[in-house]
Amino acid sequence: MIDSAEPQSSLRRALGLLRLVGAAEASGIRLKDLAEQAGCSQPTAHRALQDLAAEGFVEQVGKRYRLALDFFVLAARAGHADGLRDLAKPVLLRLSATLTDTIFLLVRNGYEAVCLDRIEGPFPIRSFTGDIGGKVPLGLGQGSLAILAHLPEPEREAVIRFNVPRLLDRGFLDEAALRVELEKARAQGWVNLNTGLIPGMAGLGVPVFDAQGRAVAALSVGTLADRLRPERLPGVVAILKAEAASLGAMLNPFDTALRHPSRSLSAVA
Amino acid sequence: MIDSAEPQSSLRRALGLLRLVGAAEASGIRLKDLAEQAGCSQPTAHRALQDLAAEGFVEQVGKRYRLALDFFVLAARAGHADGLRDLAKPVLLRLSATLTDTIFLLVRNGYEAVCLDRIEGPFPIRSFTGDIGGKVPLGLGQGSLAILAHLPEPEREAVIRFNVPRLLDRGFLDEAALRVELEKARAQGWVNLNTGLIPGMAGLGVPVFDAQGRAVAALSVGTLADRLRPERLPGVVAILKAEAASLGAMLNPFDTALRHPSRSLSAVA
DNA sequence: CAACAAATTTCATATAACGGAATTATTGAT
DNA sequence: ATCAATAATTCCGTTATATGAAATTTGTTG
Repeated sequence: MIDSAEPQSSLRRALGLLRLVGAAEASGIRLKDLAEQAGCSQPTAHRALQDLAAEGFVEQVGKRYRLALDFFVLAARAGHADGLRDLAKPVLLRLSATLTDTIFLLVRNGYEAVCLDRIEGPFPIRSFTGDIGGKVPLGLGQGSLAILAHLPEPEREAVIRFNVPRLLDRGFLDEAALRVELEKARAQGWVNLNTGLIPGMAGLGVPVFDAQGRAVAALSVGTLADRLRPERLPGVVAILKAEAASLGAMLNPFDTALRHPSRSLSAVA
Repeated sequence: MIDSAEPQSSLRRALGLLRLVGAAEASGIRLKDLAEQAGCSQPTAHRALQDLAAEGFVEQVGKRYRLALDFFVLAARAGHADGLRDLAKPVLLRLSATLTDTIFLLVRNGYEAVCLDRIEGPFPIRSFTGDIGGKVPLGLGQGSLAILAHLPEPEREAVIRFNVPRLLDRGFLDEAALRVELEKARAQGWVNLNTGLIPGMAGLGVPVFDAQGRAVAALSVGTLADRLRPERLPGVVAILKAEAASLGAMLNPFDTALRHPSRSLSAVA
């Protein structure tokens, strides 16, 4: 699949290759296929990969390229995104200890929600975002929906327009159903969809507002549906909302608005 | 600080810039300083940063550049390298539930051990590797030592030669003491050093062998020294070893040998 | 508001990135 | 084992684009 908007600089090209390498799973990807998918010649891809490898971003195992562990390390050593993860760590730990369920921290990034951190509960949870670093379109999943619901109107509409087709692709809500859920979410201030990934599992998400009152993140829990029945649910909601508020209060005034809309799109395509 | 080995390609230069951006804390770094540290002109740095930003790897907040979420998202995939992290997840969850202590998954990467995953226990643990993505020289810390001890002889010797100075630098074991520990580790098949980072804390590590019988990873627990006293310790060892065996059995035959030794070295310097 | 410093743009030049073609290595089939 | 066939890598003449000096704009500070 060749992108229509060809990057003109060698750097853009190389970063595109890096992305493709990342998209290939653990088994890695061959030079030939990389070149083809990136729409560049094989020698070009080869040279770029050599440089990428020399800098420790990719590694070559056999004839396949994959992301190098050093890359992972590099990101880990780097100052975390905006410190949100560090700020949120105690919050997540508290929630995890209190609720003994799996806790997620999502942040908004353009048209997506990204799982910034997650603390595992006693049972394995499969969420739409998957593990740390996973992405979902805004609107899919409880935390993601919570963020979307509390975005300022025009932005929300822009995201909806953009995401509805993608949500449909993933067999999720159509626009009407989505709007109903958003309305409900906005009214009650939290999201509790039963539309889990696995029957019997359920989740609950609340938005986190920054100093400007923007919904920049969400906290959510994923657990057995049994554990979110009417007698326990209100308590969990209260606890989550309290922690979300305390996290919001710690946020420094930084803009986390739409940033790379075009890229976000193609990254999902 | 200007590197002596100037990368000749624009890509290498740009990746160097990316690295520098990563090295800067969350507050970001100014173009001027980037250009200076990278040893290139300001316009050059500027153009590279524009491209990096367009691809979503860095973001510009005010006049400072810092790593953007897309970078972290991509890097998170690097951890899945050979799928070990996914394979190990249930193992870690089980261990965490059974032992209610902090559990670590370390993998070997050249002369280092990297913390691939970690599940938090009830008390905060400070480990040598720190959080997920952290690195330590092989030989420092229980899990790291467990890996080193079970490496094939020639490789082990190479690593020891390489790492001893670094271990000394960090005020750890000298070569003689290290060899004693390695011998003990190899004899009993697990590591239980009291040389914790914090008095009163202790840890225990066991190696994970791949299909070829190579020590590619380690599982370890970090907890209060009290919780590893003679009456509980053997049980914990047994559980850890059992899980390490089951994890090892799941490993697909992939070579995780020395890969970027030079890079590993400079990354630590 | 002036004076400065940093960011960004412009531009002519040189470089190093490009792809086609040739070469070498690897893989698969007989 | 030998021989295709396919992919990786190297060569090389051409050209695109990356480059730094200098100019321009922006915004910061006294």
